[in-house]
Amino acid sequence: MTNFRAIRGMVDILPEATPLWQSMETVALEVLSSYGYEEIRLPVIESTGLFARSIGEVTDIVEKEMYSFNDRNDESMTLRPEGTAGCVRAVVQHNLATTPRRLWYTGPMFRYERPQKGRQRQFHQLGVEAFGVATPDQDAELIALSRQLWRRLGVDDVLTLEINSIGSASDRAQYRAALVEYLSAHRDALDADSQRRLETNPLRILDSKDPATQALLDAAPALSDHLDAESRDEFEQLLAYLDGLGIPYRVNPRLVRGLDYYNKCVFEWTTEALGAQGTVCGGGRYDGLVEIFGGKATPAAGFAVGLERLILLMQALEITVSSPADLYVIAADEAAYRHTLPRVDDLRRQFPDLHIVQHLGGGSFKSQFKRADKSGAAWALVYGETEIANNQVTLKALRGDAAQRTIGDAELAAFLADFLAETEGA
RNA sequence: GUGGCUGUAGCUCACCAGGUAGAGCACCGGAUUGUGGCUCCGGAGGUAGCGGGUUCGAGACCCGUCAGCCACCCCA
Repeated sequence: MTNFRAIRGMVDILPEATPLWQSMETVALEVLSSYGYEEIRLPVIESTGLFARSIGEVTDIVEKEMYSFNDRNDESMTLRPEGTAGCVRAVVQHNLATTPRRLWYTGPMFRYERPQKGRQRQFHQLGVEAFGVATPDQDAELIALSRQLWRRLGVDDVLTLEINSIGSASDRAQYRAALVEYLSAHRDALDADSQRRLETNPLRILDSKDPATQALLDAAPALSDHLDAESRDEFEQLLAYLDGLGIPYRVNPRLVRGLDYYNKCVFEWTTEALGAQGTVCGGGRYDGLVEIFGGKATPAAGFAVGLERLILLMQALEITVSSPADLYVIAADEAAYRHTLPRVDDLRRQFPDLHIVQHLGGGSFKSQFKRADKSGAAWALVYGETEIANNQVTLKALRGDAAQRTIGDAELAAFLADFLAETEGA
């Protein structure tokens, strides 16, 4: 016998957690729909080159975190590490961005990293992408939508919006040169990782966690001083829109983000409640990406939500959801069981919203009632010899203290209708 | 990829100078003939992550490996 375990970093979402997931997904769908966003479903595998070109050749994701393999035709494939690249690919392939287009998708993403709290090798994201609008009203809408989602999920209070403008590619190129010049003069004062990043990805030094490096950055040139007028103006406008929406934010001049395709406005929603991986949502504008993929130049912006982190956050806030049974059907013996069959079947058709659990496997009344209790059902429907003989059913309250009663089959529907009305009112 | 901590019944953990394992919860059954939750009684369940070494003897010591957790890196 062999004992299999889930592959490292791949996590089973167990039945005790799925009700919370489902309620989160339901709320997300409602919010997205209410803003007019349409769902798109995308493959989990894409050509490796797609990610290398969009995310950036020298990013950690592409350099060391991708699940890549050659298929039988010897072409390099990759399990998607994020969703934007595939979404943009689909938009270009099907020419979806002829008019402004609002899209969302959800599903698993894969990154080969060492697992820790809030980080898995297979995790789930909700991605929201908007194509065709260059003005910051689009960025404002995306941020407003995300905030609406936090409110509806009850996590609004523990999330803060950090926001920045990283300007155009040429702004950043200029700034990068200035930053490298400044930091190179103080090379020895930098932490080891930042020294390495001086060559590979200098902008990422900005959000180093090393205190000495951060101190050094206080006197460093500021990215905001290198932005062109357009980026600056649009950022100001966006902040004004956020004020109008009543969304508090923290302008974080050192927020850069790791993927190459971002420009202008970038933002993150972060929390203190999750340990080191506090980013629940991150996004920004990526005006150049559609063109890179061979589409006609199309402005675009979007964000991604880490769903495991969102769930973790809800759990930390003790937000719980469960869906216990409503009815548990008990039958005395084989004959009684057969008697219940068509009746329970009818109930399910008449009351599709009721959770009706039929006892299986026989056993004494005692053991059946034990199961009924554990199911969380509000009522047990009992079919014994007497009930069957008289076309009746006994109702026993398992949660409240209502007295047990026996009613005719014909009265059951009315009883259940009342029960449903009550539980919906509660 | 780096570092720290951990790995004993389904879960949470204990035992032990190294002499082949226990508790609580959960589970199953019972406590007068068709009735759960409380209580009582009983039962089932572990080749102590895996491999190797030291030893007369290892779950306990050593090495390796795998996995989990947390942090770094990076990101959702």
